[in-house]
Amino acid sequence: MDYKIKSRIWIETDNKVLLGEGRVQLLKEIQNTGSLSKAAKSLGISYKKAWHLLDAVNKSAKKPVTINSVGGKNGGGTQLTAYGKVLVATFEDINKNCWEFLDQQLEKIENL
Amino acid sequence: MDYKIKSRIWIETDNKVLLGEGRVQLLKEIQNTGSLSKAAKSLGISYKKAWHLLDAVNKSAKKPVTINSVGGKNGGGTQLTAYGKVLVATFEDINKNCWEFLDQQLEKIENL
DNA sequence: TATCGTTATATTTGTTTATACATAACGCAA
DNA sequence: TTGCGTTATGTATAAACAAATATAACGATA
Repeated sequence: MDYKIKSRIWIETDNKVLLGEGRVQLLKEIQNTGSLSKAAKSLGISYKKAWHLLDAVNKSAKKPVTINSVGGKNGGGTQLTAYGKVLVATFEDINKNCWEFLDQQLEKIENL
Repeated sequence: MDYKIKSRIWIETDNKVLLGEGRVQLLKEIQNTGSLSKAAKSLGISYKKAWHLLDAVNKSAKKPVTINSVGGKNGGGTQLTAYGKVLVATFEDINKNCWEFLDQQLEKIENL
């Protein structure tokens, strides 16, 4: 059979979403580019949407996830904090483990 | 810390969604009530939405998941097939296992 | 044949969500 | 001081999605 099992996971704190797959993707692209606007462009989403996502992350998190600077040499930019990097890495680790776990569970469906 | 990890899983076949949490909930309520319209009312969704969900399930599945009859003694009704019942039970089993797995993975976040 | 509760489906309305556009502030550098 | 690319934010438009309404067909039963 050609069944596939898919999942989306996210982490909440105080009934607010802290991290989901979209937010993690955005944070990774910020890490790559050093800029929120470039990250948004690279992901094909509007700057405004990206800004709201990042704003929500930083408002939910107990420690800052990014440092945003405005003005200056290259106009400014956005950098991940050490805490932000660890969060991203841990989320991706959990997500990957979840996929593996589910792929193994999928046998139950295939054997119907 | 008060972190929570949440998830949604679904099963696809041939790039179409076969089963997700909403569809399984609907199927369970059909099983309880014997009727699509009663199931929709009980879940607080419109009959049309429920009908489209069920239609999508039966179109994706390789064997019928429900038997729908129209007219007759009580106007008709909808019953789960044996295959449908097994699908529902297996999905819920996998979902429960997934939650337990993720709760255990959550420690990684709590220990940052 | 008329009634009833259901499945099945189209059309319209409304609500939420995403996009597009526009503008201001910032701070370095030429 | 002017220009530049960025962050930050508001407002208006568009698109996607959900809900409400309406109607037809069906088949046992009275």
